[in-house]
Amino acid sequence: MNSPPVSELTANAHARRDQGEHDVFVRRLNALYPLQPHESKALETLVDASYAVLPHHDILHEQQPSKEALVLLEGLACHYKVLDSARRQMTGFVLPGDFCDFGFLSSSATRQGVMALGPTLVGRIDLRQLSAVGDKMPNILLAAMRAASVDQACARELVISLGARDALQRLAHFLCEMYHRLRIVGLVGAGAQFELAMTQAELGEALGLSTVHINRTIQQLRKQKLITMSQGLVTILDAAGREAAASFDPRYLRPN
Amino acid sequence: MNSPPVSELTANAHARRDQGEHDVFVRRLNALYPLQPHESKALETLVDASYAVLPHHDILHEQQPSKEALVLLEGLACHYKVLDSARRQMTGFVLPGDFCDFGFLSSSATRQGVMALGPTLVGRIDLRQLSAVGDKMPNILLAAMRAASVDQACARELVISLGARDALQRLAHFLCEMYHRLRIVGLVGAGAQFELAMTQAELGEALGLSTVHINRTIQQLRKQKLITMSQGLVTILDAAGREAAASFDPRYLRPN
DNA sequence: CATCTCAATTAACATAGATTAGGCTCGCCA
DNA sequence: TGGCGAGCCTAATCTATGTTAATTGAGATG
Repeated sequence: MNSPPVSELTANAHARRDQGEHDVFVRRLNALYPLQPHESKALETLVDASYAVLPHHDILHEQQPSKEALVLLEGLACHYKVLDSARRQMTGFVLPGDFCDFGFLSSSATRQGVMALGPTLVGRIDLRQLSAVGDKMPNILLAAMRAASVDQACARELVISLGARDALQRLAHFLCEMYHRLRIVGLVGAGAQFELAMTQAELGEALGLSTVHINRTIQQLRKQKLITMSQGLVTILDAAGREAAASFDPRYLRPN
Repeated sequence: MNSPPVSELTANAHARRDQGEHDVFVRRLNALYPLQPHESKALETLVDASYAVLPHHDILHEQQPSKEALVLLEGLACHYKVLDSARRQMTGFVLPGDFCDFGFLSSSATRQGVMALGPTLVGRIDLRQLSAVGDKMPNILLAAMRAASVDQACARELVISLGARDALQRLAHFLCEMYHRLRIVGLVGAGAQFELAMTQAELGEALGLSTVHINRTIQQLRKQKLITMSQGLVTILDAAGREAAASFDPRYLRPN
């Protein structure tokens, strides 16, 4: 995660897949704040280039000031901080359609690194263009601020998990959040199945638990017939049951 | 914390103490983004009323949409969420000069409650006035966004504490943060002493530890001659040592 | 002055989760 | 083809922290 992002730059990748990856960004902001067709249109042209970042490589480095806004178009990424030695803690997740970091809103530096977990595709937005468009269409800025607000709510919810929930509740809550967030951008398949490009060790770094205990906890969820989970594919078997186990209330994902 | 804020409304409290409480808000935003004298002036007139909130009463209720921006002028408050039964987790702290909540930036509802810990004084800012002033002086909005960014950084830092630090590090880190944040607004006295209106039980709710263990941990810090702590007065005896114990890096409190 | 309550403190005991260590499976590559 | 590393799984032990409960002191209140 220290090496520079290995990237295949693809300027103006629109042509290749128009209804594809860029769309997820528009869908996401639309869910946060309903946009007019012309606003959606303007949004799409904002992403002026995209590039791939390989698993375990940084999308943004610690303390790096943002010269541009980055959007995740595909894959999964996380905010993280390295502590003394080999200890690492993840502090948030970036899903397709999300901004990688909100430093651009206040022209302040990124405080933490953002790392790709699986293979990802990142979109680039020029800040000058963004503010130009934002001046004409304030709803777009409003949607971005709401995205930041949801991000903040997720961070606080993670605090609650780590501070007050036991391992089973933490994991269940985490899966609930992923499920709901992915559903918003249409990435949950039939049978309530979704991809989660994380190893058990990485789940441990996210939830403040050891790998061994993550494993035990997954077994427990399996035994209770709440989920299926293997090679990065998660299936929700009993949504109601799982949300109850985590006392999950999805409202924090929906501003206003 | 369920009852309405018991308040003594004091419209236009300026006269009584001009260089006093309102100043802390101006000082705070100035530290986040250097403001011109006329901008600072404008800021002061924004706070159009202030009222006291008693300890353990809500300043903002859960899920309440913000019709105004609230600023803490005196005292200490926290974001919190009540879980099943008697479990409660604090997710952030509001110090003098801080906005109580950033929902107003994205016109989205407050997701969590904000509660006074000690006796507090809260200032009110009309949103219409704020956006009017913000249009003329974008630096003020920028400073507010930076405040939001620091707030976010604090939340992530709390995630790190709860996920990856043991009791001693958590407490030391927390005290480091309080010390630095209070110093920014000039609330650390001679001899590195400051007020902290929290019981040990409340510290536990903040740091995800039991009251008993908080007590044990305080003893430990005392034994190591790092702090003094009694009846809400904390003294830092060995800042370097304490920051080392917590591996505290104050950069996250300083955007850009 | 007696009493009450709340916060701090301490001790004894209980447990969730960490740590260490090992084995198993599978895909990759030499 | 065979070895190697990554990820998953399991068992045994250890420890940080939780729980319960009881003691003390200080401030408020009658």
